[in-house]
Amino acid sequence: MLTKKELKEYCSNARENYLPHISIDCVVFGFHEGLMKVLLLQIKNGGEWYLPGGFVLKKEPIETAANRVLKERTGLNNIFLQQFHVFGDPERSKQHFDMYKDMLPAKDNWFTNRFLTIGYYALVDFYNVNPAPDQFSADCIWCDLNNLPELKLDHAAILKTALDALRLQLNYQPIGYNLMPKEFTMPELQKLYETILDEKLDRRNFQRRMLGFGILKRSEQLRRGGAHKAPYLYSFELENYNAALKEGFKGRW
Amino acid sequence: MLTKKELKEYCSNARENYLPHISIDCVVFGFHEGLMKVLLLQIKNGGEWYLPGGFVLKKEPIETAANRVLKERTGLNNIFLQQFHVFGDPERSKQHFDMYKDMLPAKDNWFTNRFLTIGYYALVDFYNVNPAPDQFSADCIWCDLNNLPELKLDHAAILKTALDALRLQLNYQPIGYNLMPKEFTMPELQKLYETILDEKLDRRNFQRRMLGFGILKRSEQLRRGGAHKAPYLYSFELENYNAALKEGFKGRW
DNA sequence: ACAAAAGTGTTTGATATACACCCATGT
DNA sequence: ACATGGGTGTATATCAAACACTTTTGT
Repeated sequence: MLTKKELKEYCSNARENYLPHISIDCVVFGFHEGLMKVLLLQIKNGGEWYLPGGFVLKKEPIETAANRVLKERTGLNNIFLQQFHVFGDPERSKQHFDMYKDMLPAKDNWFTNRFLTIGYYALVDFYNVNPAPDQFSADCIWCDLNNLPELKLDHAAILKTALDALRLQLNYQPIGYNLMPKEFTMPELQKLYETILDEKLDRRNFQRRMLGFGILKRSEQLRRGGAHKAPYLYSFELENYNAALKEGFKGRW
Repeated sequence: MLTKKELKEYCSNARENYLPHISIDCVVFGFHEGLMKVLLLQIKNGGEWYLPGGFVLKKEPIETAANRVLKERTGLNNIFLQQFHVFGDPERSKQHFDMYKDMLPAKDNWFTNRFLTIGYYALVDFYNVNPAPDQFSADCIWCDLNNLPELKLDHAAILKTALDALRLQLNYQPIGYNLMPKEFTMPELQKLYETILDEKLDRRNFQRRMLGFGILKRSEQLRRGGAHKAPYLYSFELENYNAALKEGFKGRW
C-alpha cells in the first residue's frame, strides 16, 4: 500500500503524463494445452481482484497504450489486440481504488476521477507469459475462467463482454496465430476452439471447415512420439491468415 | 465564425462542463423510400464538411451523450445508437477547427487539444428528421452516400468504419424498427437492405429468410392504393425484435 | 388485354450435421 | 490384441441461390 507521499507523487506524475479520464483495460485470455485462463491482478492489502489496465500517454496512440499495458503485464510483444468496447458509465469508477480515496483531496486524487475505459482483449499462449504485478498489486496470476474471484468495479461485465466478442470473432476471423506453436496438429487447434466456446465440436466437421478457410498448410511431417496414430502437422499460411484477419470470412448477405 | 471573445467563452465553458480529450462522433444514416443518406455538417466560412459530433458532460453516460448529440442534430429521440469504435490516434485531431487555432493560446484553446473520439452510428428515417446545424456550422444536410464531399479530419475513415459495422450488423441483428412505419410491406423492407448493402437481393429468398428470423408479423391487411397487386402489410413483433437485438441471430459455431 | 408488382412455390447446389470405417501406435 | 486417437468418407438434413408460374391491379 502506498504512503500518502507516494500517492501524491504518483498522482502528480499521472496528471502530467497521462490523458485524464481515460483508461485501458485488457482482458488477456491465456491458453495452453487445453486450458483457458484470464490474467488478473490482486490489489495489495485489500485483496480485491481486477483486470490489468493502464492509462494513455498524452501523445500515445491508444493501440500503442494497449500494447504497452499488455507488455508490462505479460512481457509479450506484437500480439493481436482487439478493441471491443468503451465503458462510459459515470458511476463505473466510483469504487476505484477506494482504499486511496480519503488520503488526498478529490481534486488532487487521480483515482477518484471519472474514467472511461477502453476495453481490449488479447489471446496469448500463457506458457510464454511472465505475469508481472504492477506497483498497486500484490499478485498477477492466471485465473480459471470457470472459477473467477469476484472482480472490482465493472470488471466482471468487461470480461463477459470481451468473451462474447472473442466468441463472435470466431465466426468471421481466424484465430490462434499467437497461440499455437509454429506447427501444430488439427486436434490441438480444435482444442483451442472448444475451449473458447466451452463446447465439444465434431473433429471431422471441424477439420473440413477449418481447411475450407484456406489459412492452413499441411506439412509432410507427422507429430511423432505421442501414443496412437501420429497426426499431421499444420502451420498457418501467414499471408492468407492476415488477409482473413482484415477481410473476415464471408458474411451471409 | 466566432469572434475571439465568443471563442474564449465557448472554450471556458467547455472546459467547465465537458470531459477533456473525449468527443463523440455520430454517423447518422438516413433512409427514406429507397434513398440512403448520411448527415453532415458544413462549417461556417471554411465550408469544410464533417460528421456531427459533440462532447461528454462530466457526469453524463456516454450513451446519453451520443443520444443528446443525435437529438440536437436531428430532433430524434430513442433511436438505436450503436457504438462501433474508438479512434485514438494522437494525430487525428491535428487539423480540428484549425480556423480557430491561432485565436487563443494553445493552453486555453479547447479545439487544439487531442481528442479521442467514440464513434456511434444510427439508422433513422430521414423523413422524420429536422437537420439542425450547430453554432459552428452553416449547414446541416443529408448527403448522398455515393457522392460525398471531402471530409475533414479522419471523418471519412470513421464513416467507412461505421458503414462496415452497419453491414456486419445485418448478419446477426435485426434492423429497421426506427425506420419503417408501424406497418410496411416486404418489398419496402427489402429496399432497406438493398440500399444498405448497395446490392440487389432476390425478393423470394429475402422474404423466406426474413420470416425465418421470426421477428415479423403479417397483418390481414393489404397495402391498397398502389398500382399492381396489393402487398401484405407486416409489422415487427417488438418482443422478438428486441430479443434478437440482444441475443443476435445464431452464429455458426 | 397487358404490364408490372407481388404471392407462392420448386429445383439445385452448397454446407452443416451426424455418423462409420479404417489406420497407426504404445501398452 | 486392443484401446485410443487420428485420418478419411458418406448419408441426410438444412439452407442459400436461382428460377417459374400464378394472382392482382391500374391503365
